[in-house]
Amino acid sequence: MSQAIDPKAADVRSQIMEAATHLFAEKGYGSTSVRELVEAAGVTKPTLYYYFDNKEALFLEIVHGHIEGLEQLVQMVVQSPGSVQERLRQFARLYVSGAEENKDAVKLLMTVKSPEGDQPKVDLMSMHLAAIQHLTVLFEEGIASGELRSTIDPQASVMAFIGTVNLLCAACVQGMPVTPDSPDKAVDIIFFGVGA
Amino acid sequence: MSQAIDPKAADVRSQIMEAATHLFAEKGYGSTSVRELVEAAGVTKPTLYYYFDNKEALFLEIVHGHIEGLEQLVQMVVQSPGSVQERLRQFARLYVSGAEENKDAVKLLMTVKSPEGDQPKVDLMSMHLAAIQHLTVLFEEGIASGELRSTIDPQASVMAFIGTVNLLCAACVQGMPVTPDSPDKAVDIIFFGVGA
Amino acid sequence: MSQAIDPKAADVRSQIMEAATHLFAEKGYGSTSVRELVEAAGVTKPTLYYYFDNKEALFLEIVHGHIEGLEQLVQMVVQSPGSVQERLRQFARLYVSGAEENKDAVKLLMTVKSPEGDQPKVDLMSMHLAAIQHLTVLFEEGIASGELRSTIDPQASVMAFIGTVNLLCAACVQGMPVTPDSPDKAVDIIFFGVGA
Amino acid sequence: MSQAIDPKAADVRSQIMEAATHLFAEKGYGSTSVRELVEAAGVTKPTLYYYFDNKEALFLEIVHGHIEGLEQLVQMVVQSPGSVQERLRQFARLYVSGAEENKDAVKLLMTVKSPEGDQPKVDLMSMHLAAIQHLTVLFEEGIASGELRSTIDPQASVMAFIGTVNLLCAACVQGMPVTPDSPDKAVDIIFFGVGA
DNA sequence: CATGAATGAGTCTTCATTCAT
DNA sequence: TATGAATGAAGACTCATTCAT
Repeated sequence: MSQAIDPKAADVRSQIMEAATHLFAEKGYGSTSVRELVEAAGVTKPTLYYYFDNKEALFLEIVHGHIEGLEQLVQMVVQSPGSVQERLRQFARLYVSGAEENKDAVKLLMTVKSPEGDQPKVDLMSMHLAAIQHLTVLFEEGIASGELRSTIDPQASVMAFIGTVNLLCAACVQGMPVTPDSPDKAVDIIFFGVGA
Repeated sequence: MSQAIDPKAADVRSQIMEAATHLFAEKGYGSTSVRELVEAAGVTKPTLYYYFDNKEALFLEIVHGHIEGLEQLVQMVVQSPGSVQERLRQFARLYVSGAEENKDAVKLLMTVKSPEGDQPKVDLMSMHLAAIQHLTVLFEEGIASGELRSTIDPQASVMAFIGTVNLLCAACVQGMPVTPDSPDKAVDIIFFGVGA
Repeated sequence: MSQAIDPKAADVRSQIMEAATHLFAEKGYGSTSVRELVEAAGVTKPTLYYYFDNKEALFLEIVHGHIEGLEQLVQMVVQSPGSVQERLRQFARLYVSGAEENKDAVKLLMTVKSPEGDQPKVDLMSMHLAAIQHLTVLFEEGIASGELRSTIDPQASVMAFIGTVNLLCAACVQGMPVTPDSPDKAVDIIFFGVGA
Repeated sequence: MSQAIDPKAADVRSQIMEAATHLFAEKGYGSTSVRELVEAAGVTKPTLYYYFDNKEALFLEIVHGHIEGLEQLVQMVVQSPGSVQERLRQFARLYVSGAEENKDAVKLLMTVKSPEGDQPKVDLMSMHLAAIQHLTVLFEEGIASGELRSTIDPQASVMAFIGTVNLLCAACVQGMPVTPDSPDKAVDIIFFGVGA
């Protein structure tokens, strides 16, 4: 009928993915049944299986999408100009605000951290390692430029930084109050320490 | 007839709990079947149901046990003497070493953070809040005594501290190398910052 | 492709209901397992659950069907023309012959009378009350028209009539010999009494 | 310790039987679990199995006790002096009042009428037949003495009588109002008919 | 592109019963 | 006499997946 791409078909796919993102985030992979998925998406089971090989493929496609987004965020920050402090500050802000806007994605990735048996083994660790490596480079740059103390362990510093903003995101997602300056406070602490 | 306590009979419960701890940690609550649990524990299904009301009660008993252990650790550290720095250092060491010795427990509590639908809603957040409050007191003490900067936000500091050691534990549990001085490095960063 | 309705596919539901009627009648609700039901119907368990919400819904659908049939019988008789005696006679005949032709249904309704805990509480009593009320009207008509003694209690008469034909059905269903004139004899007794 | 029969032991037995009577009546044989029985009786499972061979034996002992009571009632009435009408009247009164006082027993026997698969096949039919035969004799006596019409079928008359009082009992047990003169009304109808 | 219908294997839980003590 | 602990078998129900259409 039309030479244009059928907008309906594309919609069905994203419809399914949206519903699945929400459900996987809320209930976890193993505890979300295909029946629930199709009911939430308003389609039938064979339709889901038409667009996705199986439950696992659907899950992985969603997760990988979000992981890529995160990787891009990391790379963008690392490659952007400015002092290390400014870049970390920007990263923390974007990271936390992104989490606030997209709580489902955060929850989803949190469930992935603790794989549950049948849940497809998402290689989240490798992503983490990649992110850590990228940020490590950033910290090493900072040390070389004298912006950071030369006595710190870059890797340990990265872990502290990531751990801090991660917990911030987790808290935010789980309903605890997170004020807009929370990311800045976090970076301040990592940067200047709490000691007198 | 014998005066010695029969270790076999009395320990069926613990056998089950041990096996369950491991399986729940490895596969998550929803993806661990009762069949697997009883096979791992070397008992039959009715035996498990003799000792525990149901799968959920077994899970909760295990989780609550570990949570109590953590709460005690927090309180012990808060109430122990010494400078804030020393106490945080001790906490970080005990926390990480405890995680290393008991990886199952850490994994288990990590799965609890992201409840999966049917998984019993452990009120882990309230425990977190309690821990945060206790440690906040510690930081406030430090500010009052002049050991910590007066410009820091106690709560944000606590979050940074917990987030950092948490990620350390997570890394350790997931097989990443954690050297014995990692907790100290983490505390150093939180205390003195990474800035020059 | 064919214009004839495919009797096989459309009748899986009825197949299940038939088998279930027989089994429920023979063994009662609580003692008929879903496994038995599906084996008798020649389907698999999920197929049964595809057509019925659960065992209880299947049971209720069957029972309510038969109850409706009975209600229709009562109403038909009440509203048909003729003397009270003729109408009761017709009712007794139809009631007993219906029981003979459909012993399963009778047995089924008999099990419903004495609900067994988990058995869904069929509101058979309300149906009984409805039937009693309808027939009571019939008796009151008879009294008004002078066909029945004015000294009788209509409700007690209805109970005697129903009790009598009920026992006739029960006997018939349980294998005791019921001759074709049994309903007539029953009506005669109710009508003319046994006294000299 | 004592030459007398241990009153405690006898009590435990009757305790179990009482609880069982109530539960079997309320929920039916197949739907009453041994766990429920022992909990209601306040004993442990092995204790129950000490006094009764198994669930079925317990059930049968209870049922047979009540059946014997009924048989005695029938025989007593048949063998007592007086007119047939008086004896039937007495039977109906005792039958209904007995049912009112002991609703559990009635419910229990009603569940037996419709055996449910695993439920022990109580030979209730033979009891019914026995009762019918006994009462048939009574009716035949009445015919011979001229108290009853010679044109009636004794067996059909018995069925009408039993059916009527049975339904009265059923109604009473299920909460419908039964006035004290209901048995008399029933007998009147059977005796004098409803016809003008 | 979409569906109604079907499935084998699995889920958690409870059953009546019986040991050793 | 009485029991805490244990069991094999079965209970109702749901899973992810796939036909034929």
